Amino acid sequence: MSLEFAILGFLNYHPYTGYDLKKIFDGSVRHFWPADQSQIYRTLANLTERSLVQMEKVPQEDRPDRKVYHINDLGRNELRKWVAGPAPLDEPRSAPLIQVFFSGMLTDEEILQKFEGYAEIMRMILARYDQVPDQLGPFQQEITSPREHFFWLLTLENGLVSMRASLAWAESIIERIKSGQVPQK
Amino acid sequence: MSLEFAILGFLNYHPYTGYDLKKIFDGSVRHFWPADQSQIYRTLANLTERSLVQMEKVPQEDRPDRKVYHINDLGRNELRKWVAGPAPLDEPRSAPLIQVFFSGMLTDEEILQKFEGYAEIMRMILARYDQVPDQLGPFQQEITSPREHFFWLLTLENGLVSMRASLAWAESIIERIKSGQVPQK
DNA sequence: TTACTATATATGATTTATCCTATATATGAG
DNA sequence: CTCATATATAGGATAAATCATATATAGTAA
Repeated sequence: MSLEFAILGFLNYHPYTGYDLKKIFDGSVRHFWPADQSQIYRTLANLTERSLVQMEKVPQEDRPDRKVYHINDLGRNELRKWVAGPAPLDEPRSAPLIQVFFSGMLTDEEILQKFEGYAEIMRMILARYDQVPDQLGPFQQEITSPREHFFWLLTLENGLVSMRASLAWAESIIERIKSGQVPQK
Repeated sequence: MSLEFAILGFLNYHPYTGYDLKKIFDGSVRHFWPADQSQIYRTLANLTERSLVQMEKVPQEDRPDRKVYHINDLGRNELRKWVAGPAPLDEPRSAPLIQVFFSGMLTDEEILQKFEGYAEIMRMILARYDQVPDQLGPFQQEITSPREHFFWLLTLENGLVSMRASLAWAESIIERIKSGQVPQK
């Protein structure tokens, strides 16, 4: 479960609450790992039970009390072991490609519309990539090291090059459709 | 749930058993939708219960009886509606990118090894793409239409361009590491 | 006999994620 | 008052997937 390692990774920078972590995920890694609030809390509870982190309760006056989580040495060792380890098996599924696969049953007009829709979504996603650096928010405090910044940018870069390749693919298909290169029914 | 639509899509070509479908998935769409046998059977049962398909039992002598599933008009309409519909929300997660994100904690040697490992895996995946056409097997009978073939090739093309982009990304990082462009700890 | 293959059909137990709901403190706007 | 925001914490119900197990028919090889 990679969420647990992402959480450990962030706690290795600084102790955080579940609420902090949600904001940090949204600001730094959402482009390749969106984190659900429920899952964050569940994972923190699980990490605590397995003694990879410690929870410190911090009373507040005008707001609910905070539960700040601290990584410990065991957690740190597990994190390092995983980060240094082999690439996790990664077999992503793409539901849009199932649609593409069975597109032959549609009219050429419908297919053209479909690919124009895909291309539009991809452009929006690419535009979102441009905004990621502006949304770091609280995590900006942690990426002060040029080294951390470098690796974070690499994840952005990967998203960008993949999405650009997919957009070029979609645009090329749109051209092929328009120039009548799709075999007829 | 896209598996259900992939199954309906294949049944729209021809009635199949669960066992057939598993082989067909492995031969045609595994590169973007690997299908688990358990899930296939569960999904077929679900589709049957929802009256989108009908099941016909076919006795055999030297082998266990077959359960052949037929799509009906309701199933066909649902399929077409989905295929023509908007792109399903697609937020894939990449566990390897979490490793990349926290790589700064490793030594440069470890990082180099890691990226060389990623690049190797990507090359293997690209090599696998070259083999997909040879593995169509029973599904070859269905893609007789140039149109169906065209859309199937588009899914391969998408996988290829994305994976090539990611490999180029990994190789460029390897070069950057070797030429000392990674900020120090 | 075991181990492997093939043809065929499943189900169990578990995990992760989603989307909903809930609780509490506070503020502001209609 | 309701709805929205913010700070904070959760849990419920459900779905999909994984990996294991199981059943049955058959065959081959060691």
